[in-house]
Amino acid sequence: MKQLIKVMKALSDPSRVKIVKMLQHRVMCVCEIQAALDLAQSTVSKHLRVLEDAGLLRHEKEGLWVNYHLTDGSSSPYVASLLGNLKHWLDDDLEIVHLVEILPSIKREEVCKK
Amino acid sequence: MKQLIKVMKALSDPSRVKIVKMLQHRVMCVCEIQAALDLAQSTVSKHLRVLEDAGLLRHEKEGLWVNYHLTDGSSSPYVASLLGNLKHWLDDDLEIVHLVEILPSIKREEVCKK
DNA sequence: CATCTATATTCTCATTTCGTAATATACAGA
DNA sequence: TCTGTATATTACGAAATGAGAATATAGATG
Repeated sequence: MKQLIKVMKALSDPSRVKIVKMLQHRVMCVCEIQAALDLAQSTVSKHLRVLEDAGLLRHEKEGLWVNYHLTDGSSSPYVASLLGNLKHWLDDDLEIVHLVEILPSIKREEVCKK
Repeated sequence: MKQLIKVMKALSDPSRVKIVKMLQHRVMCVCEIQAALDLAQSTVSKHLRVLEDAGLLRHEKEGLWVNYHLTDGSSSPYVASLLGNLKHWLDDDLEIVHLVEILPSIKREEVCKK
């Protein structure tokens, strides 16, 4: 039960759902996600932690960057099902469509280093 | 997006998930659910409202009683998928197993009227 | 080592959420 | 109509949540 609730809570926030939808298209680092969602860096960092704790994401370091990507869902059946559903859910949501559209223009080399 | 978030939030609370799991077995009135979960009546009433607003439940009046039952999921693909998943999810959760076990012993004629 | 830079953590505040008690409403039966 | 019962609503407190600013950390580079 606790595990299920954790996954459901993780996916109960629009920003976190947006992160999942973006990561369906490619691996992203924190500052790229921050740029896409226009949130404070600490806010993004915390959202990523919630998603990772639920088993939805994993991260790998690449120099100074930390790359986040979706898991294969092997951590639990809840994660597997929901990640599966989210592959098509919201694909025609206007906000998501827009996010996916601007995704190619968000590059870490340009977005970070201010 | 708003619709999805509403469904996810509705299923992000253990008490509400328990209600869904019980209603998989039979229709229940508010006081029966209250007895099963050992919560204040107002608390149960509010949980039921959240679940119904999300499209997961519906209610019908029967005299003084109000019977709550699961929907067929036609309100949205999110509801359909999640109600489908919840048909088997948590079936071996100890707390849920116990709830389902005591379910037959909870009868409105005995449980209400204090 | 000194200094950037990307990210994580901590602090604080506003909002939401969950719970209860108290009250209101709806309706059945005497 | 009066009473009792089941449920909904309201009021309110405690705890969780989401946001940003400020700070800490880790690692790359000069």
